Amino acid sequence: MAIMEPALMHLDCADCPIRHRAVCARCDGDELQQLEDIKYYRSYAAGQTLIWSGDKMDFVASVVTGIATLSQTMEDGRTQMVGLLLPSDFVGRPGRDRAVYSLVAATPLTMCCFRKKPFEALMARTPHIAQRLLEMTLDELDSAREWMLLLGRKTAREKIASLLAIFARRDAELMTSGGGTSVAFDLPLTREAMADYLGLTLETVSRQISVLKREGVIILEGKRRIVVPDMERLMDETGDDTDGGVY
Amino acid sequence: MAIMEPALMHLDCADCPIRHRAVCARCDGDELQQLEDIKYYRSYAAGQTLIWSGDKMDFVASVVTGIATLSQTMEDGRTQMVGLLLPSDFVGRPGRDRAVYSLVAATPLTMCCFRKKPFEALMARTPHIAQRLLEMTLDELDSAREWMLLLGRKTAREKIASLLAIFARRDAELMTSGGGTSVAFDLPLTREAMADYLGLTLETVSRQISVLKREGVIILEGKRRIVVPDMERLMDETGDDTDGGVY
DNA sequence: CGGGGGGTTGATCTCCTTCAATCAACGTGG
DNA sequence: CCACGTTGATTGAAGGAGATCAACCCCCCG
Repeated sequence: MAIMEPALMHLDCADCPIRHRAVCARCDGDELQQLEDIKYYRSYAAGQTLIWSGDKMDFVASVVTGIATLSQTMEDGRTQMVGLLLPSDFVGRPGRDRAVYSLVAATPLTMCCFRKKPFEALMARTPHIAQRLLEMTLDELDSAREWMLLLGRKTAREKIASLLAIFARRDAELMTSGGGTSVAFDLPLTREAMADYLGLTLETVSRQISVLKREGVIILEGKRRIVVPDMERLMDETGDDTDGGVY
Repeated sequence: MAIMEPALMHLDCADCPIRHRAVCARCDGDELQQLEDIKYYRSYAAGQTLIWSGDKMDFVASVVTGIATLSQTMEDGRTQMVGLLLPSDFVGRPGRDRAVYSLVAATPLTMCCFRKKPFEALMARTPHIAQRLLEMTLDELDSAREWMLLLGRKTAREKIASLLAIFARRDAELMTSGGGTSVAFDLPLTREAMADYLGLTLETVSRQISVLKREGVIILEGKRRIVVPDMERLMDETGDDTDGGVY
């Protein structure tokens, strides 16, 4: 794979697509300026490993565009993805200097990075940042716990449906179809990455996708494009409470 | 089961066993006094459900003594434990008014509670509390992710060994035995609760404990007391990196 | 044209679940 | 004091969901 030289670019925080959802969401003009002063962007090609577990890590960052994965590997090679990082998600842990997980770009990726020391200093005197980070971390914890239910108790079929539902909700392009609302999107992960996320083998992932296709729950256009003709039907397959959430 | 009337008691923060590890760890004398003013203790019997998923929750709390479990249940009854709360762990989420998980006392339990509104107000003007809560939440997130690896990729045998290792480390009474250091403790969970934590059935839990016993990795004294003659041997069975951590 | 990465599908195996019987410890009421 | 029910745990037998091993396809690219 050709290593892509991290691109240098600049973007005003005011024009940033994740301005209102990232760690900086609550910052006022002055605070934003201080972040602006210490930030820098980096871009990576799909498939690139940015950080290996155990690496020294001297920055923290926000995902601006693209998707990254966070995973853990056992000595014998078994790996489990422990986080899927979407735009506005935060990477790294203030107060820790080595990575515990490996970080891989699942798609072309751009991150807004801050060297750790200045960021920590800024955080210490800027409650808005710490507050927002706490909020985001609590949300992450909830997602991790939701994933624990999936990993521990859901069937392969339910796991696949749940993952597709996540992508469908976030990445959705709404289409008008006869009757219900349908949704289409591109899978940002390979079968293997999906398997690592779902605690399955890639063969099982492939098979279950085929089953859902055969039964008409989804339509495949090529290997990566998914059409969900009836979102409610897909939700039924996830095993989750149907009522609770709004969608 | 006899419902235990929550006991009323009082304890000076200065004498509190979790004083230096809970949310209040970083508070100075004045801040501590403000917490002292709004806190109250409650105690519960083993087995009692304190909160049902979906319940209104108008307090947050710290576990003082005992163990509580946090779990999620699907409509058809499959349940997954998503957190094991030990002394000093924090319960509840500031800024949310309904519980997302059910909270059950696994052993006799005492909690130090704060009504949510006053606590939130105090947190807003006391960075020491917010900072500590962020730190604790980040730790929780790491544990959740470690558990994702266990749920997604470990074998039943490794799962049991991992759980026993957790108890052995926290609850350990060191014993001198011929040669290596051995450890003994009481299991605070039923086989069913262990199964819910590990994503297994209770039968599998029982069988794997029997296997580990048969092979001499552990010794059972009654149903609940576990002796680990050789801690390193148990660690080998967890599937985790042997080097990394100190123990 | 050859090679490699990503994906699908088939055959077989195995680990864990499911269903069921049994047991020990304990409390309770006749 | 003992029969009875209950709760937590162990163990066995049978079945199945998903893993493993392997062949093959498609497509892109050098």
